[in-house]
Amino acid sequence: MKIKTQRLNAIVNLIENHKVGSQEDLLILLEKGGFKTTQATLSRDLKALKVAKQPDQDGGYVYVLPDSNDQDEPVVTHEEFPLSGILSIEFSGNLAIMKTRPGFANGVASVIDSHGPFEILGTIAGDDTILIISRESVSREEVIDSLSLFVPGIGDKIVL
Amino acid sequence: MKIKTQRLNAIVNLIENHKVGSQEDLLILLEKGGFKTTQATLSRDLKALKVAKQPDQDGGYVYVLPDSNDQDEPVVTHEEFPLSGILSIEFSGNLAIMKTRPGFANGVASVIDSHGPFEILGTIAGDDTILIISRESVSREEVIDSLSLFVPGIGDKIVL
DNA sequence: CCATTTTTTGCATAATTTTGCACTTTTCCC
DNA sequence: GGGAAAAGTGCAAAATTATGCAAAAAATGG
Repeated sequence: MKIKTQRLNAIVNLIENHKVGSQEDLLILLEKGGFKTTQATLSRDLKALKVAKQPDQDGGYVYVLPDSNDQDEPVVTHEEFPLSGILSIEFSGNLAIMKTRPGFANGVASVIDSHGPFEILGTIAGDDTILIISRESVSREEVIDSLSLFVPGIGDKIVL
Repeated sequence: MKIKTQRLNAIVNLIENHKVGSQEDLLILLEKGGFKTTQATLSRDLKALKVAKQPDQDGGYVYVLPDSNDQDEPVVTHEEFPLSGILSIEFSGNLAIMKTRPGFANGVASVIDSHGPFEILGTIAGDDTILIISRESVSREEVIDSLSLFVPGIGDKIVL
């Protein structure tokens, strides 16, 4: 097997099993495994493997392997479908009350949650009412805009 | 008037809709949107948003938003944390939104209610979200402190 | 084999990103 | 209101990552 292929495999394994925070770190780990190379090569290897450098929760960075399902195809993040059952949306301060047909609230709120728009802090659903709490200093327009992305026509439901 | 929140929001939108290959690129896009800042701040913003830099198929790099479902929750035992299931708490005005694991909200809210801290006027629980309404002119710190009495480690869940 | 082409790599350096520090702004809390 | 604390930011420097180029290694094709 080619050295390079072995090394790429080793890199994948190391990244899977260790928390690698820099190419220098990886270089050291590889040396322990008998691979001698340079940071320049690692930069190219990581690029070839599409390994991303991501901030982690400890205030540092980790290299992460690409999702196996992020092919060349544009990833459909969220399926867009008509959200039926929404009757109205009305604002009060940084809160919005969305009225739905009876029983629809939980389903609709669940969809909103799954999209997790930055503008929306959270939702609470009853049976036919959803309370939407927006982030501070986010305007109503921004909330509507963020909902519009997956609730086409939401603009027509606004109560003024 | 939280510039930073607006900027973070803008960054998320830009990254969603554009192919951003460097912080300099992002800087330029932000300027077109009316945000003036420096690359240093962007580095910190991207870190806060956990935006990763990933090689793309065109031989370049793109910034990508973190998977919404890669919130790795520290696994804790029931003995250590009687109120496990709490994922985060975030404030907006005199409201706090506490996120829990699905189905935990009612149980957690019930515990909070039973302790009945003076600072907390009341709670409303959905399935995985609790709205906590605090008494007027009670600070966020006071709310956290009152919760700390029976939710050890709640301080670590605060989203800033 | 040998010459030729392609791939891989190291070196040096460029480009980019991160961070310590000091200063400014905002928030907190009485 | 106003002092204290916390958060946010720019600057400059440090740290890290990416890449042009030339050389070494490997593959290709007589």
